[in-house]
Amino acid sequence: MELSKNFQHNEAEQKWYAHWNGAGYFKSEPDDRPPYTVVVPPPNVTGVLHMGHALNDTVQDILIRRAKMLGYNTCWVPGTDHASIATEAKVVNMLRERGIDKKTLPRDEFMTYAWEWKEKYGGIILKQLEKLGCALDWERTAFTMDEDYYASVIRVFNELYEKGLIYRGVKMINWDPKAKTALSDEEVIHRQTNSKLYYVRYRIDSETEEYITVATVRPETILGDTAVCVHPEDGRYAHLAGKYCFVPLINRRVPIIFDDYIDKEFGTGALKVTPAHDINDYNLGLKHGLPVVDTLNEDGTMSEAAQLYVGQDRFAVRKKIVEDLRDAGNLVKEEDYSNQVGFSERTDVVIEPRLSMQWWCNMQEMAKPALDAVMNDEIEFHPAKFKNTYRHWMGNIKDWCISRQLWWGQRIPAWYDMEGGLYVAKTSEEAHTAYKTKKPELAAKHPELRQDDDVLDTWFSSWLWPMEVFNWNKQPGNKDLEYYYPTNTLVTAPEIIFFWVARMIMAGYEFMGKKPFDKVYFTGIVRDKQGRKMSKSLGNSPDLLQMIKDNGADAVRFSVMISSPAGNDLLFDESQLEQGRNFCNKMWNAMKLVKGWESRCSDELDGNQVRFALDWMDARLAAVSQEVTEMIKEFRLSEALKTIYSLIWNDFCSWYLEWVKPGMEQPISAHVYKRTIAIYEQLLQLAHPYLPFITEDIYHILSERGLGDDLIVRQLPLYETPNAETLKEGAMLQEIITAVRDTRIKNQLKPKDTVKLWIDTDHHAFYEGVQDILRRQVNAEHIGYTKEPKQGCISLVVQTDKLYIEAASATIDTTVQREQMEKEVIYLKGFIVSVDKKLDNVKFVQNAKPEVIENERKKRADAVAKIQTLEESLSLI
RNA sequence: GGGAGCAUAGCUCAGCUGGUUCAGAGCAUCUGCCUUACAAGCAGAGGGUCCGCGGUUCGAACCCGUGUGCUCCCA
Repeated sequence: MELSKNFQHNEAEQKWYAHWNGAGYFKSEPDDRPPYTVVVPPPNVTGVLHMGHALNDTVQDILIRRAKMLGYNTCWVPGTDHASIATEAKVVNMLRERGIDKKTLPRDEFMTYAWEWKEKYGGIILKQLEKLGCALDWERTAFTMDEDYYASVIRVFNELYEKGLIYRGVKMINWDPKAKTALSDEEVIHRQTNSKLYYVRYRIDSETEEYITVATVRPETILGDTAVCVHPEDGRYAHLAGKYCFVPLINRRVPIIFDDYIDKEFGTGALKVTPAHDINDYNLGLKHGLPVVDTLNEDGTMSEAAQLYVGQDRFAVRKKIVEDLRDAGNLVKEEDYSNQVGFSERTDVVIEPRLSMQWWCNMQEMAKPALDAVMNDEIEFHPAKFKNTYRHWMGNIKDWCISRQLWWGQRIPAWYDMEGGLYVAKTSEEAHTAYKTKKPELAAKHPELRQDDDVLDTWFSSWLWPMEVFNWNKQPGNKDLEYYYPTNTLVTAPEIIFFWVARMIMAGYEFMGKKPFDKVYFTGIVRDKQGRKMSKSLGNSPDLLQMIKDNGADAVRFSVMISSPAGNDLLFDESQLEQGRNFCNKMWNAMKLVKGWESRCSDELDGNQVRFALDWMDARLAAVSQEVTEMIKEFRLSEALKTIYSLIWNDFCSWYLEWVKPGMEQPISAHVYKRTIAIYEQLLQLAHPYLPFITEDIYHILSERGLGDDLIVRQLPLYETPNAETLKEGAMLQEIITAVRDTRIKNQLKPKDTVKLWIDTDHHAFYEGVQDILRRQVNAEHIGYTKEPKQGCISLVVQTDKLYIEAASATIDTTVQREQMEKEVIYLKGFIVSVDKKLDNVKFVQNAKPEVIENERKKRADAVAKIQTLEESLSLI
């Protein structure tokens, strides 16, 4: 077979993904093996794959593939959430393009369109996960609006309502004027914003012309003012007790009230009070019995109650009212001001605090076991620092606003009779039955009930994800649920620790009586080179699919993982793709080299002269495998990748392959060839979870494989403890080779110039074993031993061995050698002084551990021996 | 305002329980090589006030205090 120059990623990706999927490697059914379960954080059904997913899903895929190779029955469940706000917006747009106005549609017709949209576009993001290589069990694909899932959400609502944890009430909520719905506190993003602080004077209702000046960043809310408030101990305003003032422009007469809530230092110390449009003002209003004037419509325009600017947008009005206040002489001054402003997580418009009737879920009770579970590590958080964040939130948990003024979602299962009587039930029928029982007379006259128009927050469905993907509601205790639940690891972004993680934990204990997962691994946030979070609005997010197409999924996975230290943010730079691409190229070329030996194998060669290379590589494999196992256990995935990268590139390619490589056109020992293949296979196994495609591809090129012999399912071998002596000797050999090469370069020896190498050593056996390797690595035509200094040679010292390089063409520069050796002697002498300081210190000898002292003595002895060797060499130069 | 975290080479980060010749890795840089797997490469090299100050200790990148700068979360 003719091998291409480079790895052809596009072909290989298609081929192997289809092969794995077709062979059923992604599929999981309960069996005798231990399970390893991961549920994917369901991406928004309207979404496309971005860098955040690439990181998150690559991590999960690594865990899943690694678990497969360790003998677990792995189950990775894919799916999407219905994302009410985002999807509804998409559907409304689609309808607008078709010339249909949502307002003119009945609800069920709208839902038909919504499902049409979902069927058409809802699967895009899942398809994209395939491109990344994700080993998901597609037959288990779940969706939070599936019929059974829907039913489970309704059931949960009913149960919590019966427990008294869900209730209906009027409160100040976060209103999204674009989506025209309430949001939970978690869906509001606070951002530091440059605003203006306007100072506006209100005329006091008195004989003389007198004013009180307030400071506000939201002058348009003046129209809803129902009081002005000052601090009771503020001398400036004491005389205004019991007085009234007039709201400018509309001349509403409002009282001046006193409350120690006021910050005397802020602005003028006087606050305009708008109970309808600020949570603090609302509370003040409750306390002082103020009327509420709601001056805004649901779309953010001014309402009739505002009297002025009716129907105009709040921000346009802000500009106009400033002008009008100025014209009326009521604007005292304006200054720049920086404050926190709430934005909608979904639509990015400025949130309006608004009073409104909503459904609420009391979280206090559910929070208790959920908090304990994390604090006592029944559920492990990685990195553990997020335990603090979690505790803080859970300890101050507020009621959750769960209703949304939308249609796409689970409709709130509450029905009303014409007297306003409320019936919460699982179905319309049950609600009607309850109605008839409770109010038979009314029911007889007016049998119809009206169902609540609103739907539930999307998170109110996704908090059931780990249990409901295994069909908890319909078949409680089914064998999937028993086998896969609790899931093993949840991988997610710290951004949704409250939205989702905390709520899943609560739901798990509340409804299953069991935690939803053993461990949570929080990845970092993907940022650009400048450290900015990647986002659509900034446009700094690269096109992931294009990137995969251009560089290969493996290179993308590599670049994402290599720069992603555990729990820290990831600064992604497209130049990192190069490293991933180069690494793939390196592995491909190593395969080409090894593959090229296949036809040159000879059974007659025993390969004894490179036996050391084989033993050493085996030892390195065993040592690194253990390291990698530990790292992955601790979620140090980036470090594990670096370790594997270095093992393959440095140990295997740069050292091992060069050590065993036969000369040009020379045969290779069949034994060495077989061992090399076996070693390469094990390297591929280590790398596979990170780079699934190229590893599988190379695995199949290295040897003919039987049916079912695929890398993805090949079990990792158990390694014995590596031979420490072999590892040490390997390091020594490398040190010698590097030292000789360095010396050659410093003496202007060309790579092609051969030399003779003479060695003065006590470690004969070691040099005998590596002699052939050493000879080829430093381009020596001969290696000999000596007990005497060799005249006319370049001398160097490696540890306590003296080496002499005899070169015909060398112009020996003794000053360079001398300087180098002298420098080292000086360093070593200084080193001995510092060691002696310790050893002469009585307190050190008394307090330090015996092995530490022993070590210091050894360090000193080694240094003394080395100095002696160096000085002997120096005396001869 | 409350809470959490970070600061080590030009960049991104390791450095675990204070003690290996401890100041490391990768990338980037410099020098020499078109050596039959790979120039997307090979060989070699240089590069640091471990943020400042103080303390604990025989011993501090590591522990404590403090200052400075930055990031994130919550209100």
